Amino acid sequence: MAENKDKAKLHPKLTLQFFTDEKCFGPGVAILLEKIKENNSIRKASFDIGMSYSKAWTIIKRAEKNLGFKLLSSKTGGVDGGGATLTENAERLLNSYRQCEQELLKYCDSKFAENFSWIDNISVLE
Amino acid sequence: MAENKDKAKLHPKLTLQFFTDEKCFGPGVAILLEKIKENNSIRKASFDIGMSYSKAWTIIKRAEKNLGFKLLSSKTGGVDGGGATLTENAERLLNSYRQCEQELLKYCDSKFAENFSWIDNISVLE
DNA sequence: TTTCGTTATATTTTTATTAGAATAACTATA
DNA sequence: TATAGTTATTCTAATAAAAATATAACGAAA
Repeated sequence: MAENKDKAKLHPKLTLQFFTDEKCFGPGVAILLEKIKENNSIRKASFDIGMSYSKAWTIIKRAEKNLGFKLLSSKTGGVDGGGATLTENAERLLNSYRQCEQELLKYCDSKFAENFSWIDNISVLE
Repeated sequence: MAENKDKAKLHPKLTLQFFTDEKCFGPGVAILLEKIKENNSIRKASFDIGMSYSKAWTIIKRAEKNLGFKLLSSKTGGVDGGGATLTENAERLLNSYRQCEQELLKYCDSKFAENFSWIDNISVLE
């Protein structure tokens, strides 16, 4: 019966993903690409995020397969071991994705405030 | 090099979820509530969806805890074993959720068409 | 030609999620 | 009072997802 004091308030979370037959692009790949752009390295990027290299590699591979174009142009070997950079298409995709997401988010927040503000006022389970 | 013939086209998928500290409401609970409304039974509803009763029960319980109000008013026993119906708050939540979702979806589709139509024209991996 | 740090890839191990089983409680009716 | 079919709850087993590991290849520079 005691009212919970410092409970996190209810808030919306919107996720934008792209599918073909399978999921192929979403927040995970997006942030990974951003980190790769930052580091010029899949390995450093995945480490940054706390994602295993194999998973990073897998989701990029899957994305490329389903999108039909390459996201990374990578080279291997050399003194620094190699590296990876985003293709133009990846940049374009990423930019569009983030922008689209942002607009949706804004729209979502206003809709949420409009339609669900009654919830926090409502009482009392058990 | 062979072009994939009948590949599913790329399309967006938008997911609206509600969180407090943890995820507490989303598409899963929504459809479950709709099925419960249809069947007046958690068991029948979960069977319909192909979800285990225990999971159905768990996600509803978690939702109620986090939302701060009850979603189901259920009775047990009797000739028919009992049943469950949606509370008014659940109805309200569900309606608002679906409406909000629909509006976002519409917005999303137009944004997608606007920003990502270039993708299908683009060529050719490996 | 050896070294280094990366990409690339497959395989194995670990973890998290989900389903399933088991059990108790409930109550209108036969 | 025995039955039936549900809710409610916990525990275990199966499955899926992710991480970790292992290897090979690469190529610039020492």
